Amino acid sequence: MPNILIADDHDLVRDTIAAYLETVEGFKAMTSPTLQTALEKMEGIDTVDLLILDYHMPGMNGLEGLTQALKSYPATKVALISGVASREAANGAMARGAHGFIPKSLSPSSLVNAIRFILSGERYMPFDFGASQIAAAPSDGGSNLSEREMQTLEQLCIGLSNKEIARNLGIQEVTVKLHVKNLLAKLGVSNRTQAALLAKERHLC
Amino acid sequence: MPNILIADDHDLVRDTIAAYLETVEGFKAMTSPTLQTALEKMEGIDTVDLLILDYHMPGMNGLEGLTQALKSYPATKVALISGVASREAANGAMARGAHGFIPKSLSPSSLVNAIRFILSGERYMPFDFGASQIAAAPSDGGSNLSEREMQTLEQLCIGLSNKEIARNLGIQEVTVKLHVKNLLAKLGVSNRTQAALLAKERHLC
DNA sequence: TAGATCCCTATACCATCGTATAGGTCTGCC
DNA sequence: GGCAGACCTATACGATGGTATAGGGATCTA
Repeated sequence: MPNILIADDHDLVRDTIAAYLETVEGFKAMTSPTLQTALEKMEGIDTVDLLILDYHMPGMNGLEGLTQALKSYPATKVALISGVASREAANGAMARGAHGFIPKSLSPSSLVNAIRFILSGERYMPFDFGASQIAAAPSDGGSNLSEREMQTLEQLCIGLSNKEIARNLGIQEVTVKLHVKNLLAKLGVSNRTQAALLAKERHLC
Repeated sequence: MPNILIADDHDLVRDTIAAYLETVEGFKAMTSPTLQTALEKMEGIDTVDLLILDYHMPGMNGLEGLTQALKSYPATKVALISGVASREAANGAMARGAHGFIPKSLSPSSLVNAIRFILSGERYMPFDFGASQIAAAPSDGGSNLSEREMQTLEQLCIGLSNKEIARNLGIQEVTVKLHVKNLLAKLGVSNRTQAALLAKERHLC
């Protein structure tokens, strides 16, 4: 029975996840409210197979906490969990050696799948982030594109049609057209090809 | 019991995967050797929950087959499976609406996990590709564009419309359309934006 | 409470793009 | 001469793209 330790400062979140895992799947789940207490708790336990760390939690200090956990317990897989996370954050975490990145928007059953994945040696990162909670992008360079416009631009940058973009973002095609029109104006170009070219040039995508 | 249809022209691969899924997991698995036969087979079946398409297979024509499958059966989830796949290929597939991208390097148990993921509504893409097999880009190296097609591509690369290109080259707009159509086919892309992006990437202009 | 901003949708219209079919001219080559 | 290939044009049609107008809802802030 795999040992899972969940560290999250939100009691509700932490304990319900733990309870769910324990009852539904038969995993053994433990909890801690901070990174420090989690690491301390691990000393007294034979093996923790998976450590799940909240991205925003006392002691995490960005991704320092992740690195610390990975270094302290090399045999334990470490995944991050976060409610407000950008793709960049996920990429950064994975690049630093995390075994998984779990958005809190994930359904319980998918969470179980993700955990199974990680425990079996795979590394898990969701393809999309539910589009509901995207952390403020750091960039913006000069042009003040809104979040959705930025996402639209990214898809546009690989030559997708409005229809395809709509499907990927989970919105209607008309809405994509709106975003496209607005971003064309903001970028000062007159069609999508020019927008894609300009975005590539400015490394906006 | 979820219906899974596997389309792959390699008999061994296709049938062993199907057999594995059927026996180990109790899924109902069917097979087809080509995209066309797969689509035909789906007509006679109530619901296929997941369609797994080999990336390189008769009738796929790059990602056209994927698009075709998605369009023909919107209720069916479609995943690609590939033995030689780059991250770009995976990204492209996912961007075009695939519900999953499965490298053949995946372990059988992970494959099952991936399928569970997809069936539960998530989209699955592996984090890493084992770094063993990076596909050669479908580049046709020299890309045998004719003189006029090359000139058209150059104009297209700065985001000009057909009308503007026609004026610059001193020909009719219809003729430009012809050149554009032909160069899209030769470059293996599906619209002018992709052509411009690809041309920039390969320094064709 | 009232703006401001962003996001989503709807309907409609026109422009542009991409495809299909069917011709024509020219050049170079067997 | 016949053939192939590149180039040009024409008509037509469906798909896609971009604009305009007009809403509704959510969030944040003054």
